[in-house]
Amino acid sequence: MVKITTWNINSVRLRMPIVERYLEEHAPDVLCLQEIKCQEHQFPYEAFAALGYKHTAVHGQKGYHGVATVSRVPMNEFSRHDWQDNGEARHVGVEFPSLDGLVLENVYIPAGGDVPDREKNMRFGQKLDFLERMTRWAEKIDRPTLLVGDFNIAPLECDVYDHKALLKVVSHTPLEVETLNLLQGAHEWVDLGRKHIPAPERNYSWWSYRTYWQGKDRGRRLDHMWASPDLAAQSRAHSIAEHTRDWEKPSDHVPLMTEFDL
DNA sequence: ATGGCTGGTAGAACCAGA
Repeated sequence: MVKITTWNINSVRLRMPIVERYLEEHAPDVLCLQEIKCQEHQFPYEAFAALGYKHTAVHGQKGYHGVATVSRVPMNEFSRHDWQDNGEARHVGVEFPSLDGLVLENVYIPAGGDVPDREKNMRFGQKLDFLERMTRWAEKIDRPTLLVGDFNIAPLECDVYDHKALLKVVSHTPLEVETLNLLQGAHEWVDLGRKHIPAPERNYSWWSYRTYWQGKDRGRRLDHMWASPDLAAQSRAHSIAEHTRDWEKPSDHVPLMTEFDL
């Protein structure tokens, strides 16, 4: 059994106390982080090694974005895609020789800015272009692959607290959902969140810092784990560590974990 | 009714997140 987690950590250096708490409580074999917000030489390698996570693949940059995969199981980093072609650190790919060559792709899809119109907001266009380039990439995948991360899109009506109110809000617009669906179709990815927690069951992974205190559960499902069909058949359990949102100095995202029979 | 927040880089107020 192998446990794999994905978590947008919103600054790994600031968040190490709760990362350690999560690792001790849930003991994943592999942890994929997004928004580490540091350069590679600033990454807390020693703290992870002390907890048994000696294998690392870190793709960082100064101040923003950045992803990292840390593991107890040996792995090889083999790719870093720049699907915006602008130098931002938003992807790292690894493979696990001891797990039948499993491929794990860790991605931080751009948020896309405020205005859902590429003519008025360049970042929205970059988000769509990023997804389209990922789709071209996914069409060529020929190995069992797990694609995880912060996708910054809540695709289903039940993936947000108020579908109608969010139709014009970046992360839930029909154009983003349609573009994400093309990516999903390109490899027939299985959405593990919905395999294990079928729609329309509540299944959020993110709550804004600005409104969380109101206690109105204004969540969205922005974080995802997608598996190749054959790999998806080996997933045995999936959970969302929602309680971490109430920990001290939390991330605005919570971790997703899937266990595989590998 | 998204923003009343948060983090990084600055070395004060910006940008960015979503």
